Amino acid sequence: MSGNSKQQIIVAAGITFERYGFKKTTMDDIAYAAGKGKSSLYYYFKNKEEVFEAVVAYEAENLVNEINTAISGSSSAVEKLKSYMSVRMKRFVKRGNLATALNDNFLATFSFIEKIRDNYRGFEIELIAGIINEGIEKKEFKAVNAAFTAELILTGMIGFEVPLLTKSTTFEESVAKINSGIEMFFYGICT
Amino acid sequence: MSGNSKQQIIVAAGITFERYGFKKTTMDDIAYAAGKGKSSLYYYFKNKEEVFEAVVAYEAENLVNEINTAISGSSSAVEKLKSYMSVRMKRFVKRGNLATALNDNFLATFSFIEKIRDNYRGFEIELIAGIINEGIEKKEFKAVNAAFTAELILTGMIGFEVPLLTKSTTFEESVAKINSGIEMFFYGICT
DNA sequence: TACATTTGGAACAAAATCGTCGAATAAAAC
DNA sequence: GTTTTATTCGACGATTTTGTTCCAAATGTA
Repeated sequence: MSGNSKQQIIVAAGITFERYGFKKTTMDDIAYAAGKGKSSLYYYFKNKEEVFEAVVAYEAENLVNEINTAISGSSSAVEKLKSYMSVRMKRFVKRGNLATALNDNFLATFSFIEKIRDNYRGFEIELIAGIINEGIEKKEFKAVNAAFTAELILTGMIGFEVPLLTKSTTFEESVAKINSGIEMFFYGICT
Repeated sequence: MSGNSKQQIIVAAGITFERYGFKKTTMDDIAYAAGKGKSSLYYYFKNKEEVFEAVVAYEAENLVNEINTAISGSSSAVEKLKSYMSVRMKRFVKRGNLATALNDNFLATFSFIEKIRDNYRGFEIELIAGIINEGIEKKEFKAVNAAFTAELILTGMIGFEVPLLTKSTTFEESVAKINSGIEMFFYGICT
């Protein structure tokens, strides 16, 4: 059963990467956390970067589910967009792999981060644009260009992440900033 | 001013040790966090272990102040003892240097940990015994042997720490366990 | 200027780490 | 039962990292 062991490794690696960051995590650490020998990792992954890539992909998938759950709870487009942004940004701050990846100078240059980001971006743009269109129909939002506005919001969120990551604040402070930041986002777009 | 730079290093080292643990923290990490060159550390400390020792000593001192503040807030002996135990155990779980030191097999053998622990133990025994005596005078506690009971309580607390550290629980869960554990402590001793 | 204190760049031996290889073991297929 | 395939692990070499030392430069001080 390749699926089981591989999954085990990905989960163990996720915990370890989150704790120590990419650079400080050794293949031995991951193997130990997964309860396997180091060289077994190389049966499933080519190298450390590939393990990290798998972890990030796995967590991105989880994030999608979390977002869908959060969205399904609310009926108005405003609430949907708010809960989407809240989940998305809190998750970004708390679960540290993507955060670490961007924070770490060592990883900033890694091209696969950009790749994953780009892949994921498409999904996000579509999601946001869909909500905006719904909001326009319901007259909650102005009649803007949905796709363009979605790009704008996503860009804004990403831009907003940077000071949250570079400034070393507590999680609670970050959440407070996120919430007030999200509120600000809606002043310009609501009818 | 030797004091300033040395203090800077101790604080920076404390943050870094807390984050990565003793083994994963490099002298470069500490130097970078302190804004100094790596070899400058060796002007103040003989080696990495000595830096760690200084950090632990500094944090122990801080803990004493924190405990004194917590105690001074309450008037009854029961409350004093409760707040002492609460501060002491929460601090132990949260601020991770001592915890890491005990958790990490690599450090378990280090004798200076035992040394610091022993030094600190005297202070704690005295403090607890003082509160117990006060409680006895005020008829809050039974007329027990204060010194012996203090030993008992301290031993119990240390024993209680172990499952909190080995089991990987969240901080909130730990706090809940600590609080219910502390409550349990008082059923046998109160009048 | 003379002296003590403090810093950091360069160097190096020892340790850690990544990734490979081949053998051992378990599972599956025949 | 034998052959084939999937999976794990110990040991190893090449390379990088890390702890520590040494010394010259910088900075403060009288």
